[in-house]
Amino acid sequence: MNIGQAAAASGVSAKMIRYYEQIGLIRAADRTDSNYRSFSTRDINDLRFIKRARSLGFSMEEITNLLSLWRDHSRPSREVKAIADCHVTDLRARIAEMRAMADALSLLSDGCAGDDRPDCPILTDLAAGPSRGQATARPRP
Amino acid sequence: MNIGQAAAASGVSAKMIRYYEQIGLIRAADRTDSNYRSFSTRDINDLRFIKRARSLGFSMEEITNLLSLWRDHSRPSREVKAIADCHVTDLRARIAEMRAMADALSLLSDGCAGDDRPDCPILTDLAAGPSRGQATARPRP
DNA sequence: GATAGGGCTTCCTATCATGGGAAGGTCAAG
DNA sequence: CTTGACCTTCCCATGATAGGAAGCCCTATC
Repeated sequence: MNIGQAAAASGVSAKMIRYYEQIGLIRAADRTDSNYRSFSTRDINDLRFIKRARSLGFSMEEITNLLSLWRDHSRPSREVKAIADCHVTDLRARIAEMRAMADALSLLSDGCAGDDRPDCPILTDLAAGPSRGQATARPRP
Repeated sequence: MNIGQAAAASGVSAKMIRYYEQIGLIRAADRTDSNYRSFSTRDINDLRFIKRARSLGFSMEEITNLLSLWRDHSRPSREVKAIADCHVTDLRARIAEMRAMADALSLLSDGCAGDDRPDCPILTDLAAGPSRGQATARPRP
């Protein structure tokens, strides 16, 4: 299986497969005589694992840990659960933060006529400067 | 007011002030004879505006638009409201996505004993490959 | 067997917002 | 005049992903 087929089979782009190999997330794939990467079904499984974990929002660092736990068949499930729970906590915190932002903005928007007149509480609020104790912005997608 | 004082007064780091100037988000600050940047209270207001907008999760692109609307005192509030509402919609969509992730993970975690035994539904699920119709991952903070 | 096309390889670049740091100029207090 | 805190510019790094260029390889068709 060459990299294109592996990409199709796993849902991970060829670019990303090379990247994962480069950063050591997956082991370096075997090579054919002509230097093409050659993937086994085991490799595909790893890629699918990664793909699924990414879709659940795990960071590459968390995935690194999960992968090594996955490969270690005698690991205690406690460790895996710890990573997952930590991630859930993190997700919920970010959700709460974003909800606070959305609610604050909705409120401002409700107060804005949204017509031809220039008066706008949204801009007024933004101009008021950093509000006390407000959630700090997080980088966006 | 030099850049350090401007940073303290606005809550935006000196690094970021230079960056905002570089990308044209704010106009280039005046310079003293010794080439130091010199900020007026008006500049500080702009920076505070940006800071507050960032804390509400607006992207730099949105902020660019909001800033120009803010400076245009005859703009219709409709335009501002449109940007804000669009942002709220976007936020709520991302919230829903993240909640789906968190819920899915919580469910898996609940099924995991979290003890010394290696059996773990979390890893089993991840190994099952990309699930059908699952929300796709978004980059993280 | 030659040739065309598509796939593979590596390497470089960019994104977006932010921070770190080096090298060198400037200012204010002692 | 020295010292230390500040300013300047310039370069590099992050994380995950994508785009592209140059060149090699494989397969199918003529």
